[in-house]
Amino acid sequence: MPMMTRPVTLKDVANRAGVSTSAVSRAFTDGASVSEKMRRKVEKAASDLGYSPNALASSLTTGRTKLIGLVSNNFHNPIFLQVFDLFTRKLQDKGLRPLLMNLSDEQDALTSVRRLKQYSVDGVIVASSTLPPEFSKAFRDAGVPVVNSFGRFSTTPDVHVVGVDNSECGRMAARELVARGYASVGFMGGPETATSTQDRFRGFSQELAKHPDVARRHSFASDYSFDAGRAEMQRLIADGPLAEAYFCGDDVLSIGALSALADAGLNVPRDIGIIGFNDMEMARWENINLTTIGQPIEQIIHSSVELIVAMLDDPDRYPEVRLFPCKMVERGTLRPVP
Amino acid sequence: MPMMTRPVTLKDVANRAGVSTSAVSRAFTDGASVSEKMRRKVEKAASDLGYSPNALASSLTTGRTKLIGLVSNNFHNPIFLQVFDLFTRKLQDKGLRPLLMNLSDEQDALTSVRRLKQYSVDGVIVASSTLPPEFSKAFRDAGVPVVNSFGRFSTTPDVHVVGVDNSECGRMAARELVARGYASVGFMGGPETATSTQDRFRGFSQELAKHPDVARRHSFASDYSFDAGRAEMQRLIADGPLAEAYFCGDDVLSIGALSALADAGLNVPRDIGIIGFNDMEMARWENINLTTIGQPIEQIIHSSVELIVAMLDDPDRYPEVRLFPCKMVERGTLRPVP
DNA sequence: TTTCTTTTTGCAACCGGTTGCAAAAAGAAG
DNA sequence: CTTCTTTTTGCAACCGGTTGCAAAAAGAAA
Repeated sequence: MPMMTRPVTLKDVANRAGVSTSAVSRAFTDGASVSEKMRRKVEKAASDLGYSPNALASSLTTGRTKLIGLVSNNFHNPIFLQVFDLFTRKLQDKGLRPLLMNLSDEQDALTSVRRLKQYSVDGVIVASSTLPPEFSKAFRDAGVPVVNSFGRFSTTPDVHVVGVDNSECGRMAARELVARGYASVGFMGGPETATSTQDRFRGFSQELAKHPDVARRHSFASDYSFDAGRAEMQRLIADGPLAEAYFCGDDVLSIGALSALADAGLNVPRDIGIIGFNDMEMARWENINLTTIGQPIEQIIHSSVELIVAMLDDPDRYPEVRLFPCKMVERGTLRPVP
Repeated sequence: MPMMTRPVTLKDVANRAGVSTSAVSRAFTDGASVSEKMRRKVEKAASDLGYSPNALASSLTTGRTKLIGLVSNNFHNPIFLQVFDLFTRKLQDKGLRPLLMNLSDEQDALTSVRRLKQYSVDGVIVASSTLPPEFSKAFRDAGVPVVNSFGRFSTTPDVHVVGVDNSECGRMAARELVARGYASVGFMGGPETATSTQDRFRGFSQELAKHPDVARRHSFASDYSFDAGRAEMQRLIADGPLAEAYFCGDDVLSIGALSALADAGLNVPRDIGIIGFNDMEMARWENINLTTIGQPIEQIIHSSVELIVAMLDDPDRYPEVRLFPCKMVERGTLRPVP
């Protein structure tokens, strides 16, 4: 029966096959110098014993753990479930294993770095649009390959960044609203401290600067959540004349705003327009049907994994920024182009 | 600057402090026999050099990696984002690190077991309500402590199970509908193959057996998704007379059903009642306001982590089932109790 | 100060693998 | 059958730590 039995080691296999431990080791390393006969003999013994090599022990000499730190603080945004799904699958496909690290209530970068270093991860993927760049930099300074996914675009990147150009997304939203002839538009961002919010706001404003006839205003919700979106829109409704259309920080925020508008008896898109961000699954639910801007999540993740794999071979690879274009997803919460 | 510099080892610290490696090792192990003077000396040298012990190397001799496999195939259900959040936090609090494993497209249990064994995880948490029990059993048979969270309740468990009694949840739903005087009720489950669906259906039917005057019917959606819920409800609407109220497989399914009902011009709760399952965040959004049955997720996870920690000390601990009661969350999609 | 205890320290072997190097085996050429 | 070349194998050291054991140091008792 299953009795706690000591795991089978390399040595056990060597004994049973009557060969040296090096032979066994080589039989399990592809590209090593082993005769076909030897390999068969070893494989036989190994499968008889149910041996599988200890990845951690071998990491000691090879210096490779195949462990990748997957670091995030986004455990509330529904798209991150998909993000984790894709990361884990793609890493698994490459023979890598994600060591998950939740930074939600982490204060300083250094303790996180220390924790991950203890496990000698081969690389780190920082998947977050809100973590300050210091975190990524701290990992890099510790000599660990880093890719910052969904991170902030910079012209002088310290680490690899894969994501979207948030300010271009802001411009895209502004262009769309202008094209539809809204005479006044609003930016209802997520928390003002999030870099993604800042960037989108910048782009949004830049684009509007080209259209001085369009009135503009902006405000920030306390959080990327339904409640925050709803509360913020309720405040806007109470405080005075609304803009004709709003670009909201993300889809959940938009949905909160939509619910406040519905309560106030305002019809979308007849009375007011809303455009969201992220194109999360809910956005296409028939009773929501939100016009929004989507990020190419799958490409971003695919590219991030590719990049981290490349860095394993060349840790000093020059930092690179990979940006993917967002795309408008037109549904039913903006009025038609005139 | 950050030049790939060889990581600092125990030996480096020993040299700098002018002591043996054992002394250094002991200084970092609490409970070990070291004088206060020695500890200070070592700590000084260590912090000068920026040393932190290599957890993987020490695992070789101690037999403890502090790695916990977190295995799941639920990467689409929004509540699992919260599940991952809580698991990672609570494991981190205990000094354990989750090694994430995505079983979404995994065929057989044995390859998964092998993969995790390669990393010598100290234990495995299988977090899934849909994975067949063979997976958990396979881990146990491999001699790895296992806790199956959100798993199926059994009177003769092979492994530790922490979750809810799904058949009791089914009974709870049925009782609630009967109490509200619905003359005909329906069960609109998730995929028929999911054990959680089967159990809830069984409980639902059991309870209704006590009320022969109440008409019943049942059907299964293809998936736990908005689209599947919407499609299934559309089919029910088209096919003939509806029941007066439905217990849906989960909240997302319920929301899909609600959208189909709205499209058909049916008012909830006036014309028809809906009760969901899971009490996910969306359920309390004002524009949804779904009456539902909630699982005590936090308790389940807390208890699971507690249990896996206990098993680290006593791997042969006798398998145990820990069930937590679900609770009704009354909102606006059922008519009031007469 | 000497003797006996108790605490602290270092030595050396070990955990489960990998790998450079040299010896052994196999194959090719003469 | 030699001799030379190439491939395959084993030895032994090493990766970064831990730990049983005995020797050394410190403290207590006399």
